Amino acid sequence: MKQMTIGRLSKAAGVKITTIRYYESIDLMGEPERSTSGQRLYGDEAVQRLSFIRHARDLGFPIDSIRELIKLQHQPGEDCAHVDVIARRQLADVRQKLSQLEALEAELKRMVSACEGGSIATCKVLESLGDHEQCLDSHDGAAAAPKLGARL
Amino acid sequence: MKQMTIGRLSKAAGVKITTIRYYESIDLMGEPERSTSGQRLYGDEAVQRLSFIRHARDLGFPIDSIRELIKLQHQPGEDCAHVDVIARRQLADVRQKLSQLEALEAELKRMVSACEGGSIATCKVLESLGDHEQCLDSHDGAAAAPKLGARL
DNA sequence: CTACAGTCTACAGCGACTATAGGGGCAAGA
DNA sequence: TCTTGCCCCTATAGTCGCTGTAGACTGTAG
Repeated sequence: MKQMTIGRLSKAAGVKITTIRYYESIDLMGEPERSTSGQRLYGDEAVQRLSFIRHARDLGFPIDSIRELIKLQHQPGEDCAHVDVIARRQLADVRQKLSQLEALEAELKRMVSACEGGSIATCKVLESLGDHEQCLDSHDGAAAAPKLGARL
Repeated sequence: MKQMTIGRLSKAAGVKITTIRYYESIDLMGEPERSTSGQRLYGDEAVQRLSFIRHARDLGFPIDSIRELIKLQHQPGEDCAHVDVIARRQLADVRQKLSQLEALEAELKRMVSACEGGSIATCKVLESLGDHEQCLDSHDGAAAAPKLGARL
C-alpha cells in the first residue's frame, strides 16, 4: 500500500491542506505516519475518511455530529437509530433555516421592489429598515428562535 | 430631552447590552455621553439607530453593509442607487443560500427516508455520506461557490 | 444600612476554518 | 553545483458577530 503526502490527499478528497491539518488538530482525523523528514504520509483509508467528513460538512453537519457518526461507524453491530437521530436533527436544522431564509427573501424582495430610484431622503429601502415593526421574531419572547447566523 | 441608560436603550431597541457595547467598540454606534459616574447616557436618536441596525442584522446584512447604509443615510440629497445595490446584493446572497439549503434539504430527506432501521453495517445514511459522488458542488472547480456556512 | 439590580472594563471563547510568517526538503534544469 | 520553484513544516493570529466571565463599582428601594 503506497502512501501519499498531504498535498495528494488534499486533491484526492477535495479538502484543503490547511483544513486537513486543522482536522488533525481537533482530533477529527487521527495522526498520520511521518516520513523521516517529518512529512505526513497517508494511506487510502484517509481519503475515505476525509471524503466522508467533507460530504457531511457540505451537508452542514457540525463537527461534533461528524465525530459521533465516525464513532458509530466503528461499531457496525449496533443499531443505526442513533445515526438516524443525528441525520434527522440536521434535517430539522436545515428546514428551520430554510423557513427563516424564505421570510428574509420575501422581505428583501419587497424592499428592493419598492425602490423607485429617488434620493436617499425618500428611499423606501432605508425607510423599511428604519421601521421597527418587528415582523420577524419578537426579540423579547422567551425561548427565542436561534438567530439565523451561526454555522451553515 | 431626557437621557436613558444602556439598559433602557437595550429594552427599547431589543438589543442586548453587551451587543450595544460591542457595536460601540466597532464604531457602529457612536460614543454616547457619560454620567458623572461613567455610565453611558443615550438620547432617543440612539433607539432609532439601534433599531435600524437590528432590523438590518435580522435581515442578514453584514455589519460592513450596515455601516455603509448608515453613512448613506446622512447624505439625504444623494441618489439612493447605492442603497439599492447593497440591498440587492443582500437579496442575491439570501437567494443563493436558499438554493443551497434546498439542495441540502433534498439530500438529507432522501438519506433519512432511506433508513430502514437496521444495523450500522447496513445503514443507508452512513452509506450516503461515505459515497463521494460529489453531488453538490465540484470542489475543485475554479471560482467555487462560497461554502454555505459563514455568516447568516 | 443593607440588599440587590444595574453598570463598568477587559479579556477569553465560540465554530470552522483561513491567512500569514518564517523556515526546511527535494527534484529538475542551467 | 547551484538555483529555481514547489511542496511541506510549525505556530500564531485573524475572520464574523457576537457571548460569557471575572471582578469591581454605582444607584435605588425597603
